[in-house]
Amino acid sequence: MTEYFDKSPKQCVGCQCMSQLFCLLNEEELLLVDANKINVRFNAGETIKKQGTFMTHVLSINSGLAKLYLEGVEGRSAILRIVKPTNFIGGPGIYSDQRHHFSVTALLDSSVCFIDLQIFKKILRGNQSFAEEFLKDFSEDVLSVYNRLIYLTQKQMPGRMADTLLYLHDEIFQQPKFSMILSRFELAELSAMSRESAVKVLREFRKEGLLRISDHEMEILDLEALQKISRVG
Amino acid sequence: MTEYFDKSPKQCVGCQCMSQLFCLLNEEELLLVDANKINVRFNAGETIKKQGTFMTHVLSINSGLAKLYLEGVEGRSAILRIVKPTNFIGGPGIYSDQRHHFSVTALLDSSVCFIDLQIFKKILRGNQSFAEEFLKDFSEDVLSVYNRLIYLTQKQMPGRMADTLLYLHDEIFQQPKFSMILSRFELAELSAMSRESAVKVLREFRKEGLLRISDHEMEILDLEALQKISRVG
DNA sequence: GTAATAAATTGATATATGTCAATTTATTTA
DNA sequence: TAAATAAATTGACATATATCAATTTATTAC
Repeated sequence: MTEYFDKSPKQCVGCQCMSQLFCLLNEEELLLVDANKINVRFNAGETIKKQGTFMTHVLSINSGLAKLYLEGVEGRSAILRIVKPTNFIGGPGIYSDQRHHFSVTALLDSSVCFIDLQIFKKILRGNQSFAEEFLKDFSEDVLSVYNRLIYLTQKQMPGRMADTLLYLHDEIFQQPKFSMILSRFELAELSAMSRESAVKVLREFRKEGLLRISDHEMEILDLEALQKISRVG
Repeated sequence: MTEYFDKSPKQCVGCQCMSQLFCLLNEEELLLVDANKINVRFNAGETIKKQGTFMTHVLSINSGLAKLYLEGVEGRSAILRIVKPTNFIGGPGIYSDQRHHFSVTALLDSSVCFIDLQIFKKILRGNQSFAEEFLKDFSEDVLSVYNRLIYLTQKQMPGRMADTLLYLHDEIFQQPKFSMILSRFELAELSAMSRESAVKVLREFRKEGLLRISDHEMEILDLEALQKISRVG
């Protein structure tokens, strides 16, 4: 039972798990967050937030891993990004209609802090550097969506899958060998293609020696070749 | 000569052409904007702002029409939206790296105000409701990109073209008959397909009586059928 | 550990879409 | 107005990609 709560910090002051963003708060503000947040642990596969519902809180991922995705037509989804500790998750709903415009589902057991939206906005109003850092964070998310829109609409399958793998390498795992948390289907949802096509592209990559896949581990063997495939499209 | 400057207001106070956003400024702030803005007229086809360059100003479209687009791989572009009077154009560069992350090109002769970025940010810091309206505006742009990402990656050509036409109808011209400012190539760039495919899809729409195209005018004859095609994908 | 279920893989096939080359139509330039 | 250029259109064809059905492999439940 102790182990269970190990990574679920009970107070914000001195917390090592919170998003960088919150480092810009002073102790008073942090105590206010503390008094208006709840920490929840999710099992892998559970829905952390659901597109379309009312946004009452913003999120901070303390531990674990999750996928953030848009639910589209006919039950299909597009994964926008993988969220990891200690990412902050706000979204365009905060200042538009106060709804969630994407869903987030845990890929691993995860600990997440839910911070009251009104309190968050109140602090934002009172703390300039916090507000600017929030905007910077939001803007970078937008840039990654721009990038995604381009590569998903202008490249063909090998280029899209290469970009997906490079994204995982560069931004999520930051090493060539990573435990394969994502299913083939989820790799397909990151790359805007069918599950079967994802399998076939990966098979090609493996055949050409760019990749090693065993059990639940994937290893990028030839990063430069992947980068070239990404460039060529 | 008088005619030339008709739609290029020289002062911000009392200006009817500026973005809604600026209505939240008081006279003092408006005078500050006034002293730090320049107004420029562009001919159709001219580049108003270029992706990759430094962002020194934010924009407000006084008159005319323009396309806002991402420059992608191999010279290809994806049009994100059409901008019309009196749209504000900021973008994710303001609070990230102060660069332009999309290009804007005039479709019609246009009058545009360039407002100094540092002054804009300064006013933003001092005026809460202005800041929140800016965030709302930005957030709605982000939502439209989410929407675009979904429809461009999950629908096939007829659905994508239908969405493009419905977008023009609902949000830009707001009437079934509109002068066709966009070339077939630009309709293709809005719908993530080749020029030839755009032509073929439009031909089908015309053959089925959904559309009338003559000279430089396009008329949507069957809005409901287009909406159905949009839904079916 | 076995059965049941879910995920991954495969090849065959159908379909969507892009590319190419030729032609027509529209627009600009001289 | 004619010539030159650009844009739109077309059909034939190649290619990319999805879908389907069958099979294998992995995972979960009992």
